Amino acid sequence: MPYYDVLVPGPWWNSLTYTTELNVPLGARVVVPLGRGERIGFVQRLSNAVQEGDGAFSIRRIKRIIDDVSFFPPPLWELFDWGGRVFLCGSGELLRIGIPSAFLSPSDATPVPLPLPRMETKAQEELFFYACSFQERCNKFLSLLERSERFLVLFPEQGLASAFWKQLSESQKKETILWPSQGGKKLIAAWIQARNNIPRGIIGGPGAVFAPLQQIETIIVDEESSGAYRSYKKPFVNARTLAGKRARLESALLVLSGRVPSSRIFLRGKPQSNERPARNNVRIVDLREAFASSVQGVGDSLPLTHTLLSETKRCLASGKTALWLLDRKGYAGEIACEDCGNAARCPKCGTAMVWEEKNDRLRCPACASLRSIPQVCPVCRGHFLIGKRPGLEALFPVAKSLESADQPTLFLEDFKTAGKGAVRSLAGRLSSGGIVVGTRAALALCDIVNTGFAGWIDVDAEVRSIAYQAKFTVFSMVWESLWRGMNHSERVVLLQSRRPGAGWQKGVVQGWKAFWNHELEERKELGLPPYSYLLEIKTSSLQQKSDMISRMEERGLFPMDPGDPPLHFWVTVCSVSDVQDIIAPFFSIGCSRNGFPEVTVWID
DNA sequence: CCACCAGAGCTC
DNA sequence: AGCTCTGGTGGC
Repeated sequence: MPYYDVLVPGPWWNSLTYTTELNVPLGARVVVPLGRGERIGFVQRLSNAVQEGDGAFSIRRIKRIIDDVSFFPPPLWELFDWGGRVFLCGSGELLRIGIPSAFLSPSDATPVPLPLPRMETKAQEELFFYACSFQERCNKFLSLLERSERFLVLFPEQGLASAFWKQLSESQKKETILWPSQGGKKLIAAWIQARNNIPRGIIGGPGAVFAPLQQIETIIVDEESSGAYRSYKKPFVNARTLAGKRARLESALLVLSGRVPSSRIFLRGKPQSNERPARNNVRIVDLREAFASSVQGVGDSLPLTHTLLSETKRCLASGKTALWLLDRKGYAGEIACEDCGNAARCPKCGTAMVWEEKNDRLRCPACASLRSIPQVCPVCRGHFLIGKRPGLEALFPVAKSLESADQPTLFLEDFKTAGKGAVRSLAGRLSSGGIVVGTRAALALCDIVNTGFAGWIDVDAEVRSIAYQAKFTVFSMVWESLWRGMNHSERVVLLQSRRPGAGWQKGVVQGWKAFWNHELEERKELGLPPYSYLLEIKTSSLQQKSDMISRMEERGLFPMDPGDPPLHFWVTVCSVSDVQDIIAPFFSIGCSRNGFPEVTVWID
């Protein structure tokens, strides 16, 4: 009886060997026994390596065959294989996010519909199109789609995908699928349609890279540098990178687009653009000139400047909405220095400490040690400001004092959770202007209300876990606030900073070319992405961590282990394939008992 | 006496 | 990570 290599989705990287006397089509799904239970697997190829009886494991029989044709078109098989290797997650894990889950359940798996037609290959081309106006990009996409028989258009968020979808003509809509963002019946229906090559094109969020459409001629990725293309849970992959690979596999035209290029694309393709904000659109002020505070519980000054107040008043006078933005992600409960922006750190392990409001003390999230709130910053001897959260809340009464009957002040904690009705009523309440205090999510308001002012209350906010990306994160947020939504050319964007004139801020004035030229110089020096790949590895035990680290050191790599989250460590590599074979032994199914590590690959 | 659930144990 | 087998508990 022949042996088959079967890809059984799971955290392991290796395929498993099974046997059967039945004839199995390659690429088809089969039900196989695994451990005590049964699972769905994908037949990859005839296995020649294993001889029965070599003792390592016993080979079991395929229980039943589900499909009589290949489940995926060949380019998608290669995409899963490639993605599993490049993102060090294994193609089995990638399959789990690339397929509606019903297709992976042995109980209700139904056969996949039609056999696949042959593909012809052409030369692959790339096109860069960077423009700050969403509408300008949409127009470009629409003209590209007219010339394309089959296409895939990706946006970082579902909202943008449907905004583009609405611009299609009625006849185009009929032959295009707006890819569902969530699993369920709708997704299964869309998947089967695509698998049978019925639609001409697909428009959707990052998940649509896996749509099983065939003979694709054009793949468009909008907002290519957006962090929303990264997944935030395992497996950690970047859908933009997968889309690029898919274009190569399908010999499709790849269109990379957005307001700003990512570092890797900037470095590789040198896309051009001279767009920059007009002189009057940007103001930068020094936060150290902020007002003294009379609000209880806040150190000694509020992040409020004269410019913030005067620009807000001017904006209100013209009947528009003003945004006060404070991005507190990764910040909540942390306390930072008023003068230099440094966070209070644990004296034992150096981790940024967390403020416990009710006990009025600091706790280390890594080693759990406690300390009182320091009066003076150990770095610059400046005054510590207690917590960003009370800062933002303390700000609200000030904003409130500027409101009037037809210009309300609103606190917008999370815009995304608001339903359509809530959004419409928000637009109604702000129809003659007002102030909105909120996080970066509030930027979406630019799409629905006339926003004349956006003030970044504390623009030095940084994302802790991926420090090297912090500047780009802030830059692209500010850049977005300059261009998003209606009447952006009349909008004033204010940066309140403790370090006014810092390098990245020049990019805001001069454009992203200047930003990247400056930023990449620094990254090159440090050997950070895009000049390398940065891997973050979370092991399942301390034992496993030291095993992995010593294995890497033997092979000439330099893993970094700050010991902060105890099970994590980092390593930069020139090519992912170098590490792949070093860590592969940790991902063999035989290691199930110990648990598997999780790897995040930072590409740019 | 059996339904239900949490925990253990296993994985070509 | 699934998935099933196990054995204890408790409801009637």
